Amino acid sequence: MKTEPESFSISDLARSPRQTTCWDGVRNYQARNFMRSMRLGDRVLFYHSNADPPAVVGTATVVATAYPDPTAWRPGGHHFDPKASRDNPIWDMVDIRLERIFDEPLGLDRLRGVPALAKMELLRKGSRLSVQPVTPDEFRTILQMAGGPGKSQPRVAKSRSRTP
DNA sequence: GCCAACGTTGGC
DNA sequence: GCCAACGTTGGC
Repeated sequence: MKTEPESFSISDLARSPRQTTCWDGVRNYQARNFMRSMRLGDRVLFYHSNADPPAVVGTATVVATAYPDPTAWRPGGHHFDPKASRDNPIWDMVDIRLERIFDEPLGLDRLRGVPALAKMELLRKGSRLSVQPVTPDEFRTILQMAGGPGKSQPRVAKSRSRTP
């Protein structure tokens, strides 16, 4: 999911109540449909566009599936769409909660050098979709590049605690 | 249904 | 600020 940090950054998400936000303002049918396909617990790459540098800066998880975006029928609002109404919302949003802020943002230039990400939608020339799919392999690759928590889970069986 | 004009996105 | 790559609009 893309956002311009000047309008809403991952720091803003970190400061939000319960580190959760609704993803309002999406006004593109393809992006909307991708949000509609999201399920609870789906993980999200959080991307800063129009930033210096443009970068994947962390991850989030879906905590509410798609529901109507009320900013669409709020006259005068920045995201107003005259075709939308309560009865015909047209536009949806999901809620996401912050999972992690990467120690180092993963800039586009770095991502472009990674063979495993060669087909990633984000890196396609002219890719403008603000909500776009990421394959499990791509997601894992990004997490590995980000290092830190989750980088290498110890491959050891969990020991069952015997006392509550 | 075509397509030109226009608006937006977003890297550079 | 430039401009490529879109998506949308509306006349025909």
